[in-house]
Amino acid sequence: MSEPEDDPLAGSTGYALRRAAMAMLGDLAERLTAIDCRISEASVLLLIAERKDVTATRIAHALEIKRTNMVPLLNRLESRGLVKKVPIDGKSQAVVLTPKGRRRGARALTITQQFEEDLIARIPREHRKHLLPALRALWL
Amino acid sequence: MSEPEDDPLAGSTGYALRRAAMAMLGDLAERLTAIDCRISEASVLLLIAERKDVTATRIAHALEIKRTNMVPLLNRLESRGLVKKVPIDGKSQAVVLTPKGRRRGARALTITQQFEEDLIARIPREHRKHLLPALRALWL
DNA sequence: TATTGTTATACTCTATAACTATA
DNA sequence: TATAGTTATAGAGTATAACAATA
Repeated sequence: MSEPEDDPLAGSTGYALRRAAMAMLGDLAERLTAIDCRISEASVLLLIAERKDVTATRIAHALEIKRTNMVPLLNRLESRGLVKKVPIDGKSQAVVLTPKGRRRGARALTITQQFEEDLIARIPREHRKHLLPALRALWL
Repeated sequence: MSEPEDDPLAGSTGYALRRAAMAMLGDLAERLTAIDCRISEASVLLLIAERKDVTATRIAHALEIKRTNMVPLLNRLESRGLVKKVPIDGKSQAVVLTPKGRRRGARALTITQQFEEDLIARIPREHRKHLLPALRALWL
């Protein structure tokens, strides 16, 4: 598409970070259309598959999504029969996978693992092991 | 905020890439409020400062923004007196900085250079030189 | 009083389709 | 016919304020 030398911002790490993230998210989003899931939806399926009695608030915290934005997200998953809400007490409710949700979550895992593998394969070998720790230093 | 061991996605490079980019963009956006600019607006100021006779289409291509989305972006810059449009021929028009736009662009450059410096300083020294080439391999 | 879940709302970024005018 | 600019519109993510019900 755009040649690097055409772009005075190409030498910027911040700019490269944004571009790489955008390209990566576009690729992943496209792969997830195979299971009719958005990235945020697949993230929830993967997250609650490994946990028990997870409330919407805990999911929101783990994925750094605002509590308020969990509502339409979970409603979409619930209306498609992928998750259901189970009361914990009068105030809290656990979000749990339905059998259909577990199958969908398993497919999401397959897709994201292949995606991750392909992503890493694109990184030149000598830089490969440095990327994750560098990114985590920027994020945490 | 969120502890890594709380998060089963923390081992994923794709996930870390998204999180790092989000954190970085949030930081930069906040710094740019000092000159009342969005990231996309500052990018345009920086881009056209170094070029002559740049059309909206060329800016869109260089920044990988859809042509159609340049319209409100440039309108905002124009209504604040930072850029103006100069006809090239009956069909094309150059987007050029006004004197006020040049001053704003200079401040944008100062902010983004300091930002870049701070960003790189956060990366552990042994990973530092690997980040940019790794990101560019993912993006290009 | 603090927390959980919710509604309403708005802003930003991104995206497609379709139109006008000019090269 | 292809390109430059534009309009209208929609989807997705993110954000704040405010409220009800419960711990």
